[in-house]
Amino acid sequence: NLYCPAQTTRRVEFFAARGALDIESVGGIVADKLVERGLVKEPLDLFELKIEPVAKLNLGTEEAPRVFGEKNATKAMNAIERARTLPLSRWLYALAIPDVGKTTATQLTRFHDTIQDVADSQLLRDILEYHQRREHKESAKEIAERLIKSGFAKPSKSKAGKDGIVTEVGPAVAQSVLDFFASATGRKILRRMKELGIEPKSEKVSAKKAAALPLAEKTFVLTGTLPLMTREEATEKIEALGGHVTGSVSKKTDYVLAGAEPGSKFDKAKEMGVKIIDEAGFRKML
DNA sequence: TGGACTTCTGCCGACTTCCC
DNA sequence: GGGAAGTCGGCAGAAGTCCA
Repeated sequence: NLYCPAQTTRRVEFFAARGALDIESVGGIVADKLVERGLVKEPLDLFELKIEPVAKLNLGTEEAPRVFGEKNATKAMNAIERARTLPLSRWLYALAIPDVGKTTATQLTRFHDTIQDVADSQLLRDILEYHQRREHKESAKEIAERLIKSGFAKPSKSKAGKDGIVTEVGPAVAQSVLDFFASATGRKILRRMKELGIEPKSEKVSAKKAAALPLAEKTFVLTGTLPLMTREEATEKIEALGGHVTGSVSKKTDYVLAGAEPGSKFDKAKEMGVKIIDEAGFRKML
C-alpha cells in the first residue's frame, strides 16, 4: 500500500539504511518527520528533496522544536546524490522486495544487467515453470538445460530424474520478485526511476572470470569489530576477490575473520575447528 | 528431516550533531 | 561544555527457504 504513512515511513527508513542506499543521517525519526511534513510520500521522493527545507525540518514538536540542521542536511543530500550511482544489487535490496536480502540481490545481479532485466527475467520465469512441471511429473529437461547453460543452475546429484537441477534462487524467491515488479507498486517504481534518470547497472562478472578469482569458493564469516576497516568494507573486499560472506559458522566455513570482542561465532569456529584469522592476517591474504 | 544459509527483528554501546 | 536526540555498527536469535 503506497499510501499508508506508517508503511511509507518504514519503506523510506529501509531504503536509506546502511545496507541499502546508505543515505547518511536518515534514520527512523528523520524518515518519520519527512513523511509527516509531506516532504516525502514515497522513497524515490528523496531524490527530489532540496537542502533548505530538509535543514529546517523540525524533528521535535510544535511546542519544543528541534531542527535537523545544516550539517545533517548536507550530509544527507550528498549521500542521496551518491546513491544514484550505486550498483544494481544495492538498489534491488533497497526496494524491499519480500525474500530478497543482500545475498539474493547480489545473486540476481550476476545474471541481469539492469533493473528492467530483473523485472522481465526469463530466468526467473524458467525457474517457476521448471518447478511446476516437476510437480506435475512432466518433463522439464529443456528448461533445465537452458538454466544450466545460463549458469543460473547446476545439475543436482540428489534430485531424482535426468533433469534434476539446483538453481541460484528457489521458486518462492522467483515468484516474489516477478510479483513485485508486476504489481502497481513495482511498475510505478520502474517508471519513476526512469523519470529521475536513475539506471543502476549490474557489477556482474562472468562465471569463468569469477572462478579464477583468488578467493573463489571460499566462505567467510565476520565477527567482532575490526580495528581498521568496517565489516562492510571487509565484505566488499572478500566479494571483489570472489569470496562469499555468510552470517553463521558451519563446517563449510573456510575462515572466520575475528575482530575485537567477537561474539558466539568465534566460539563456534573454535569448536568446529574452522580457521580463525585477524585483520592483519586478512590483509596479508588480500 | 537435519543442516546450511538468509532474512528479519530487537537490543546495545559508541559516536555525532544540535541546542541551550 | 554538557545533555538530548538520533544514527551507526555490531551482536544474538527466531523463522523461513532450500538442499542433500
